[in-house]
Amino acid sequence: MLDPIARVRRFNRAVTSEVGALDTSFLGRGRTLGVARVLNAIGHGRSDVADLRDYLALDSGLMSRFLRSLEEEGLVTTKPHPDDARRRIARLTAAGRREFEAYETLSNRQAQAMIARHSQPHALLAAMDMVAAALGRDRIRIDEVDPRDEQARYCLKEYYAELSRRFARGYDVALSRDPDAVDMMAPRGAFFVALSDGLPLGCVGLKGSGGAVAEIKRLWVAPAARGLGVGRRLMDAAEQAARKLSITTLRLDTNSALGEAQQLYRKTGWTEIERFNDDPYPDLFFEKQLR
Amino acid sequence: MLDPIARVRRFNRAVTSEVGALDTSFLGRGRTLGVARVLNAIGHGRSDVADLRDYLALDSGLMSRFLRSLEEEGLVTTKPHPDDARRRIARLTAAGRREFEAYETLSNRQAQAMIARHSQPHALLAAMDMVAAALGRDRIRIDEVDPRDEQARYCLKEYYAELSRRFARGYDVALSRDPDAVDMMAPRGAFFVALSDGLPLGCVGLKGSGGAVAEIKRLWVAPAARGLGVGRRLMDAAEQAARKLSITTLRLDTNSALGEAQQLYRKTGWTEIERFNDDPYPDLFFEKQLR
DNA sequence: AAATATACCTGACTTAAGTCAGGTATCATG
DNA sequence: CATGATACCTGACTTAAGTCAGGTATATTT
Repeated sequence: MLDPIARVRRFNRAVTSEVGALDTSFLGRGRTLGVARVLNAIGHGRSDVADLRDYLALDSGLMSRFLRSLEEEGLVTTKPHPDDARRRIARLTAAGRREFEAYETLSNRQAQAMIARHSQPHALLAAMDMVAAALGRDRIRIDEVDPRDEQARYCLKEYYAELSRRFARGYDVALSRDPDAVDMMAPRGAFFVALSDGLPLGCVGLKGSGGAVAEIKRLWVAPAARGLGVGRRLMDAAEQAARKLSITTLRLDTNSALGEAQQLYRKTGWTEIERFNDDPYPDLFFEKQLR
Repeated sequence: MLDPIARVRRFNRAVTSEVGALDTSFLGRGRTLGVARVLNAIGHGRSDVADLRDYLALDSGLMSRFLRSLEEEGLVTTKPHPDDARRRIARLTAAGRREFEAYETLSNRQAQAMIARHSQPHALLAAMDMVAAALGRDRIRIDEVDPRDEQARYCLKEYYAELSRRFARGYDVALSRDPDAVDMMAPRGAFFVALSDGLPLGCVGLKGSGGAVAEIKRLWVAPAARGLGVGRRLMDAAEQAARKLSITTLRLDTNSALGEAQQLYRKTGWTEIERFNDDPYPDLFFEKQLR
């Protein structure tokens, strides 16, 4: 009842009976699950046959047969890879794209129905994000991106929104020292986002000036992803980037209202120092020497 | 990215690839998924062959073969139903129970591993409960129980805990008029819990005195289940029970801090009335006439 | 008591998925 | 340019699941 294990198992039961039905729903368009999965994977941008095989965990023989079957239906064409004629590339035909869209519409409708019935969709979506992040934890990637990218901008927007929720006096970016994008890109600095199956779950910026000292800025982890070690991985990525840029001293400012972040800094070799700027929001300052 | 549909679909992907693997893990004990599922269903208390067939959605022929196979392995015995010799009852042998326990241990370990890796298991479990409740929404049952039952006591404990969180001055049951259990049981009243796959998600008490007036008490819905219409279903059950007991007037007290509940009352035919008791916690009073 | 329905069983079949051993064309390398 | 590796293909096979048409024993109805 209150037993965590029982709760997880209950979740598993709920999910296998409901989401399992979703998988099966790919049927009903006169195609078996195997070929439908291949069609969908191609539609989602996987074209390399080896990649498809790997992604779908299919035997090479089986993969070939599925592709032949899709070709016979006129939904897919294959051609040799321009760089290596042994490899093949699969693409959807116009008819194939229509079929793919039909599957997409079906999945979207199902997803839509699931939230539409709920009268608190925000909470439900947040819960789904959290579960998905925990389940897909091993597939969370840390990617270096331009801080003006869509995914970076999304993270920053969420970061500001969270600060204004958590600071008693609110938060206004204009009052803070918002770093220039170029300071957080090679060759001066770097910007990283954590991605789980395409969804941004966190970010961090390394703001350099060309010298030996750089600052860590904008460390944020989505509420759905807390407890998965994403913050630490982001910080590791930033530190590693700093080392590559020959930076020897890292500094950062933070606010004592952000307890989790502070804990992370203290656990990973940062030491508290004196205030080094006059930004109105931070009240805690840290430094870390990279050797 | 921020698109709700994309988030649901991402959840589905995460879950099918991870939880799907769980299903497959029933293998690895030298048994196919089909027989393993039957063994597990029997272990979980389903003994009637027709019931098993129905639950697992199996053809009668296939079911027979699975049972024969389990009998040959010495894990299951079947015998005719005492009331109807056409029907059969399946039971685990000692060896069968051992095998079943082995599967259970396996599932439990997997569940354990999932939470153990997370550094905020409470939040994760709450999220899983919420998703499970939403997915299993159509299978939420409202059962009448003794208010001293384990499931009822669990709900009441959570109810009190929530009140003390939500009331600025906290909450102490001793100061409130805690109804006697017998007042919330036939023939004076009733008590209902909402159950989703065994997990209690909410409760409500109908406290009668033998007369034509009764009170609604202890309406609570688990945070994980809000937005699914559980509160309304509980209230409907209580009203129906009241009608059966020839009660014509229902009353209740509540606190304006409990906005969702208040909204529900106003939407379902309750009208605000004057204070009718001196309980220190409520500040809002409602009445509903049953015809 | 006869007719009909029900619950389960058996055997023969189909389907989808998956495995495996070659086979062919292409590429990389000494 | 010969050799071996690689990428994909084909055909023959296996496995697990599922379907379907009877069949037997028991229960219910008339």
